[in-house]
Amino acid sequence: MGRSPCCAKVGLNRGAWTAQEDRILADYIRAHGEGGWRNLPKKAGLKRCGKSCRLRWLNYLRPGIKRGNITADEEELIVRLHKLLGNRWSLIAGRLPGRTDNEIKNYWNTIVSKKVKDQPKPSKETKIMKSKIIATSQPATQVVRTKALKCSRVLFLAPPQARPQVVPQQQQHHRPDTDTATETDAIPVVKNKNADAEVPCLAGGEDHLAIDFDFGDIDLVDILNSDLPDRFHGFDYCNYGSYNNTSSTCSNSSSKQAMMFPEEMVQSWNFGGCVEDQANVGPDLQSLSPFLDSTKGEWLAGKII
DNA sequence: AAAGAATTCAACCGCAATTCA
DNA sequence: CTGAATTGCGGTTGAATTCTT
Repeated sequence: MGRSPCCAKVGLNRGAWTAQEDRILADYIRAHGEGGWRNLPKKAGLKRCGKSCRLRWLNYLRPGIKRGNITADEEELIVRLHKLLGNRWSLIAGRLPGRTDNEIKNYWNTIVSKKVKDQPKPSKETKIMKSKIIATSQPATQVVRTKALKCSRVLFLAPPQARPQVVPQQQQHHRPDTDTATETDAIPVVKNKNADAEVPCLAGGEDHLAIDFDFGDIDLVDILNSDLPDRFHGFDYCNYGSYNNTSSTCSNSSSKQAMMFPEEMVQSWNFGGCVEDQANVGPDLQSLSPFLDSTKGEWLAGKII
């Protein structure tokens, strides 16, 4: 047996929506609000399934929807976001006010992917030049994972040359928002579940860049465990955090924990994001452009190596 | 002008994730 | 805690439109 359909399709309209159907749907949602899609058609008097109503509202009737005429800037952003996020259309659309995931997806499949495909392959000279740049500059950017990631305020973990200190385990965690950690006691540690050994972790320091980050709904454990070498599996990675190296404080709690990484991992792995206040970004972080320019205040990158 | 090919994009589908009872 | 219901997402389809011959 297959899965039962989302709704009884008998007697329901399909295909293109009429102006009258649009009006009925829009009027109903304005009066009663969004949601309850399953029962909406019956209540509104529409011969459509709830799923169809939802799609129509979200993609076409919702106020503020932009249609067509995607600008060069928007296209550039789409290309860059797609490079980072893959086919996460809803996430990409979230970066483009008024655009829907369906439109972005269609645009990509019809216009952009074609352009990308038609682009001439880089010449030998270009390849050599690129490899020189990579060899002599800050981390080459290569997105390895495209899982949906977002957060409100993000900076980078410490680059290798500005690694965090190794800290003793007995130093305790702090709760964010409630505790005011001091320079001496606010260093987080993480314990390897599989061994009692202390695990070095990211901590405040003069140079490193892990400042005031908030990973929102990132499933960092998933990210790390999926991409990391086996030896790093099983750590108690935490996925929410807040550091502030300018005031030498950091904090964590069970619900919003500090981000902690084994030193060995931090040496070779960086996690990207973007910058809320670029004025405070140091030269190391700035070198990680282009991820940091047009996406102010929003999470962008996955793992950057 | 007509026919066929190519393109576009709104809508559908199935599945996964989330919420609810 | 569990299963059902609901919502959200990405892939795909196919009718309508545009382009080419």
